[in-house]
Amino acid sequence: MYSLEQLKIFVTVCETGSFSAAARQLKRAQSGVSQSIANLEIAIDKTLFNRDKNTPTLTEQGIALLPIAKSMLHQQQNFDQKVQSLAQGEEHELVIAIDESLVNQVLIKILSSLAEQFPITHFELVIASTFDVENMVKEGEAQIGIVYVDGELKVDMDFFTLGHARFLTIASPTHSLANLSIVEEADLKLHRQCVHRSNQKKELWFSYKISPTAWYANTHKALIELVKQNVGWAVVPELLATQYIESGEVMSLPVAHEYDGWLTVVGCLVSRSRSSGPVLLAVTQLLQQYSLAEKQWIQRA
Amino acid sequence: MYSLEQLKIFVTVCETGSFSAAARQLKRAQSGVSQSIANLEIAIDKTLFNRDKNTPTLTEQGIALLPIAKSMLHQQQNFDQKVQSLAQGEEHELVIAIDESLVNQVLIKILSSLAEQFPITHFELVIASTFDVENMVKEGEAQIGIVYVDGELKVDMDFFTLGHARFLTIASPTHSLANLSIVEEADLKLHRQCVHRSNQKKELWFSYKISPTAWYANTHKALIELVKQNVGWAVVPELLATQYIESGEVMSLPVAHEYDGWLTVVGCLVSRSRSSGPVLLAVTQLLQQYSLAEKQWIQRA
DNA sequence: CAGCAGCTATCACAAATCGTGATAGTCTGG
DNA sequence: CCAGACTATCACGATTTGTGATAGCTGCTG
Repeated sequence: MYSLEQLKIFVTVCETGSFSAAARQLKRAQSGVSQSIANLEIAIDKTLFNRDKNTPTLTEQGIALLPIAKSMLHQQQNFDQKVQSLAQGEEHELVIAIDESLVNQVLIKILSSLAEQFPITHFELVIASTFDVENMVKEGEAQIGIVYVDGELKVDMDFFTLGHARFLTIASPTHSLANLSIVEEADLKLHRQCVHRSNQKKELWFSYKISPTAWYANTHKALIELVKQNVGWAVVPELLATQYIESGEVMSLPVAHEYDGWLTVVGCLVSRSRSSGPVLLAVTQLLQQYSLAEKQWIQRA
Repeated sequence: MYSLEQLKIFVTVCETGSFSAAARQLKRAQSGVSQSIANLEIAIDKTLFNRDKNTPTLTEQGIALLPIAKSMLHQQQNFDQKVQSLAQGEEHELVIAIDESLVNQVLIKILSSLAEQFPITHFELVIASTFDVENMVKEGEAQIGIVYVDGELKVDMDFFTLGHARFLTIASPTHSLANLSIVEEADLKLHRQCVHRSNQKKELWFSYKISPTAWYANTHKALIELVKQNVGWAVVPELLATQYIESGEVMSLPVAHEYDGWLTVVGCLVSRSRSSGPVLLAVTQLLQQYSLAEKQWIQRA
């Protein structure tokens, strides 16, 4: 089992260019640095450096592992910073993360009203895919997330429903699928699929890859553009696709058993791992005044 | 200094509900689990669990640190997986990461031509902010990145210029800044700024926060929407803002010494930590045939 | 209420790991 | 060729880790 210290030494050697320089920078004995690298290599059963010259050079394996080692150390810094901030006080920021296909003018207008109500608070809007949003809320990077919901019980988060969104299967009008009066799943599988995939490589539970060939994108907007270029077919939100369907740039396919598309729940996640205060309360109350009804955010009665 | 093993034990206790259950799951002595948690608490000088009852309950501090501990272990899994995949073979995928404000129909049309040329290859388009894109290329998560470039030497990446993009300072027509014939920096500082900030909390080198109050977003599109709602002023790409300026929804401010906005380089980063093959070569050659000229992607002569 | 099962904490001890300083061998540039 | 800088190995002491035994506490059940 390797340690964070070993990773730190590994990265420092790469940054300084030699074991000795790393030792000097870290104020350690050079022999300890040499041993730590050797121990790390033993632990992972991989050679990280060529030592045939006077200064070590990264192996291909070392090159491949360095970014992840750096990433782990970066996360460690996050941990340490969090430890420090726990010893101090509040935070003056509120992070709202929203699925990229749920953001439109109306929603931002709704949220903008918070500016007058809380003039000192720094808000951050993070636009990302549903899985990334959920992960951000789970990890405490965002206090609020607006996402598509898959029915699984949410852990460490509060949840309330905001409405429903419809997803349609679309293709270019010049695509051969566009000539079918009924589109079976077998028809779809004959053609390349444009799949939504989050930064964590997760696919939505109702639009995952079923074709053997695929292109991926992490925004539904990009998917629509790929469909317009006739790269393939895709499942996308009606909220985004409507204008392109009306202009004839794409068309909604009559998929067997899904003539009206796929309806999915839109909800709001509220972090429990971030301290809650009056601002968070106000935001959740504001959101609960609105509902997403297929194509539009509307105010509840 | 805490270890990854201590973090793993911490997370396992939280998941199993007690020190004993964690010990059973991890096939360790309970006393070792107790010691490891105590040692972790000593290392970070924070109490993670209340032990006043029969089973431990997370403290507020424990709750705050758990997500980051999980994240670190997740990264460790990534490291371990990478170690394993180094022992195995190739990959059949190519990831292109693009700054969100540089994506438009034309660029996607350009890239879509790759579908016919490489029908078997899985492409992934990742839309993110410049810093995130750069980080992805640096960490080997993407082979190609299209970003704004700040003039710093790129480490572990190849680079070539694609063109230039202009950034404008905009505000709502009803904003008080819109009445000034010349806008000084001091004027801007009197009002809330809408700042672009990446997922890594990085701000662009020419549009960082100068006002004491700010709202943040990780897409320029969202910034424009905030400006339209008169939340504040923002520095955004002309490529995105032009249509809203022409329709009168926002206006470009005549900032002193920056009448024509800020011109910045757009470039293509190519990862060196991912193996290169014919597909990567074809993509880079395709991109080198095009140039971004302020408002539009055009084909070079 | 008493007994029992399950919980955490502490102790003693052995094993494992870590870090230092000394030393030897190799490489590189002047 | 020589001096300086490099890495590797060794011996050793210090520190950490893990086990098993033990003691004390909590919560449930009859």
